Amino acid sequence: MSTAPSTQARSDLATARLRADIIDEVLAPGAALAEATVARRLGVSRVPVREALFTLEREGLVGFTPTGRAYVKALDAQDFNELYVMRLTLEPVATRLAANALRAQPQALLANVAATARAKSILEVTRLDLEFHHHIMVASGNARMLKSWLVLRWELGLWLGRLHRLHERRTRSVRAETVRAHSELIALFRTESPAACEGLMRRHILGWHAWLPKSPAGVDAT
Amino acid sequence: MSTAPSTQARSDLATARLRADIIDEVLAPGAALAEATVARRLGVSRVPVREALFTLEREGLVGFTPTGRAYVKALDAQDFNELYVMRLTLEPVATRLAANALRAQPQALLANVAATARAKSILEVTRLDLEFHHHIMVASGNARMLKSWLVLRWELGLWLGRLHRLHERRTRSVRAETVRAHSELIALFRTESPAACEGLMRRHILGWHAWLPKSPAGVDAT
DNA sequence: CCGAATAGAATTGTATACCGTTATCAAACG
DNA sequence: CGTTTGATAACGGTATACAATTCTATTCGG
Repeated sequence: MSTAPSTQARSDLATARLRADIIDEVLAPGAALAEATVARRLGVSRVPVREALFTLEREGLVGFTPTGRAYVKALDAQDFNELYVMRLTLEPVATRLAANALRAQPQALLANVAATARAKSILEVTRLDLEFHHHIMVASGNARMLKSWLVLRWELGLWLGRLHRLHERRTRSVRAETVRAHSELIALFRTESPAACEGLMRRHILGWHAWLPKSPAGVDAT
Repeated sequence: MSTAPSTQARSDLATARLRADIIDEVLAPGAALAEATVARRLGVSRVPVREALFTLEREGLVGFTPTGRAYVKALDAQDFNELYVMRLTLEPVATRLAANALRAQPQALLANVAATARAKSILEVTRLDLEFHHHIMVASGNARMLKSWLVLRWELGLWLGRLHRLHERRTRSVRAETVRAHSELIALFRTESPAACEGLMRRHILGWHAWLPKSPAGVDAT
């Protein structure tokens, strides 16, 4: 446990490093990801790299050409739109399912909001924001819903990172709004019905419309 | 192209064969899936088998122990419940998104219903039923929604196969009800608003409640 | 000068080999 | 008789090797 036996996870290492490089846009959108090249860069063999590429494809960060060449997927406004349709579809339902559990055990959410209030950078606000929503998906108790969320999570992180970087100057107001909205949700968990929580989550997600490149089609209230 | 190009797909072959064996319950739930054993059985090396196991895990048909041992996942009533919560979450929205496209191009759906009306076995009805819903997810135009659906599809196939096998005797009535409900949806696509289509799909899915092992929690109308 | 054919390089798919870990079973011990 | 322990077999993770395909750039013909 001390010197990292290095067993049990060259594959996860490759996945994590590649994912980080894509999200931070160290690897440009569209860049080719030849297995051998990536393997050399990470100091592992092609096998863990292959596994990482498959995982990242499932997460939407990597694409494959019809002939099996991997590349960094380029995300445009249309992709962002799709992501938000999925958020609006999944998260309100998950919130309803999670409401009772979160009323009983709100500690994780409270700690998250406290940390958000102390966040120093907009990057950290983004990370904690996604973590907050992640907690709710976990608390929904539906393993398949959680799986669907995990597929969206990193793409969303990439996009939110981009958008928020455009608003570095407004760290204080973005942070304040995030804390306010999340606190409001927690308060509602403690006092209201699951259906009300579902509605508030829907409005919370819709509340970020202003940040969208353009207002997405198919994202109207039901 | 005569002597079996054999290229481009030992991996897909392994995935398809394993998936079929699991859905048909040739491989019993809980059975261990040691890579070497499966590889010998399919006449390929461990590499394509590994890939297949990962794919099937994503599809929910295979599970992994914390130490990396693969096994055929056993699905119980709780899993079926989760699947239906996901269907009720995703499909109505997808139906709304697909409504306009399907009004313009209903041919695939019409052909499917015609085929269903001619179906000889309840197994075939099940297959065509899933195909019908698959068409709608494709027509939604949301690649991420389609991806989520694909994750559910085979698990759902396994479950519906099980349930319907219990009702072999009622092939005619099951088929008639399927044809009726799907025809109703198609008719609504042609004449009504996307929101109405969304509502009808929700009721259509809820309509199968009677088949459930037990009425699921969290599946109430919103 | 531009497009098609072609040879060579790069890349993927698959197989095999090796090592460390994990599981299994039986014997020893309480 | 039940529990622990230790040897051994089985297995997964990774590396390397090879075969088949795809890409690329250069040359040849129009």
